[in-house]
Amino acid sequence: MIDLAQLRREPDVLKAALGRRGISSREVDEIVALDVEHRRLLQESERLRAEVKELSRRVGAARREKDLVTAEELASTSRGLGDDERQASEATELVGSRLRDLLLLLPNLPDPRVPDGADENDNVEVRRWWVGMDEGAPFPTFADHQRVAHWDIGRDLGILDMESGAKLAGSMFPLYRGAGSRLIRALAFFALDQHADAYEEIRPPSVALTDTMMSTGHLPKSADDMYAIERDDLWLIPTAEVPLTSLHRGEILNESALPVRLTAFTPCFRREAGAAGKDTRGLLRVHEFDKVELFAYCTPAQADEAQADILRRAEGILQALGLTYRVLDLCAGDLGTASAYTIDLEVFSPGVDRWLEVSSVSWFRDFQARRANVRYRTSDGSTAFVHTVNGSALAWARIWAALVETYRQEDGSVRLPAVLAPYFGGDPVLRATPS
RNA sequence: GGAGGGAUGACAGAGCGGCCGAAUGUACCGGUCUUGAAAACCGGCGUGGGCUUGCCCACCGUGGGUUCAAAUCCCACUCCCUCCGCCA
Repeated sequence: MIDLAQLRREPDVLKAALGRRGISSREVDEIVALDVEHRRLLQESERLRAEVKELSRRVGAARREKDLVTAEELASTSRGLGDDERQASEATELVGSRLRDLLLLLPNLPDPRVPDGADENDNVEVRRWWVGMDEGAPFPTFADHQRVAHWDIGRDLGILDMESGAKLAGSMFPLYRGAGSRLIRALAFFALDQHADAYEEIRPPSVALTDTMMSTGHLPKSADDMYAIERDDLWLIPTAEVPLTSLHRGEILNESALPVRLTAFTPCFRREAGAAGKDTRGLLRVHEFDKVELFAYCTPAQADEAQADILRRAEGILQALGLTYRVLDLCAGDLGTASAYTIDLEVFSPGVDRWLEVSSVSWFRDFQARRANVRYRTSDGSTAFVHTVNGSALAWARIWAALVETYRQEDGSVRLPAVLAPYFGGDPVLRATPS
């Protein structure tokens, strides 16, 4: 949620910033007008309320002095005022809730660093990385044996069974088996071990209340992208960002405790409602995938470094796995609702010949903290909203795809990078099992 | 799923219709004293919102209701604790 005080103070700055994301200035004007009206009504109802309270005090005083006639007169006056007050506060609440609704739908202000642009085609590629790049090796060319799609590799080796997944839960729910399943586990354990030095490991619930979903900005705007369990008012989490952002909801943290860094390995559920039929083969786009998330609550001054640390760690995993990837600076039009500045990581998957998004590292300024009401006490004793940053490190389904394609050998087996060996209890080689 | 008990400020814990935003203790911050610390003493100490910056309003788990007036009475819900049942 953006700051209403800032909206009053400098509406033109907000219009310009939101305009970059395609929000018309009319929408902002409507909110400003509602705010003015809301405060006018608030003053009126509070004035009436104060009067009722004052009269009630005098009723009490009169009755103590056994002046029952005066007491009844005052009570009668107050009764009338009470009706007015009720009406006034109902009107205030009506305008107030309309104002809140609009405010909740308004996206965050893009940071000045964010490049202009309308959609993903305008994202700016910052750099690429590949094995040997630092020693001057050219961008890799991939051999024919690497140019096989992961769904074919998965079928041939018996490690990915999309048909069974579909049988159990419908299409786009993958089922990994054998070494394929172990690979997901290995990746998650490897990453968690990498982050254990600075991030507290959390295993949150995989479902969240509506309030919890509100805090990150996923609701009310993106309800159609989420799985809902209506009878229990629960939602399947689309990312661990949701529970982690709400972990300290409604709390005031000590400045000395910041940054609070958290990591979590959870399943992520996405309906992908608008994506029917588009890039949906194999693991390109799935309804459920596992992900290790990095997250931090921090002060505004710590935010840049907190975001940089997450990006560094996400890249570190990609480099340790020897995967080719690129770094994108998301343009204003492609920014997530809550984000002020986002860097995406895309891994190159040679078998499908595509860049696949595997991480999104975002700084939310105080947008989420305002919704979740997470503050910190500064050294001078005042309170301020924390900043939140998060990023995946990483989303494993697409990493799984890029790994088996990149490391497919001429004989059809997959020889995974040595860093995973400890998690495989030996040579991380995936071979077809004779059936 | 059934029965009972509870939810008040950072914590403990009073209040159970009328200057109660809330006693008291602890913690915390400032001061006096002290070579320094401790102790003692004095003072301060919740969060948001509105506007004429001094005042007003809201908040005692959440949402409704009763009343001139609700932390206090009534109803519903949520969470926690104890016991029983069921159970990975």
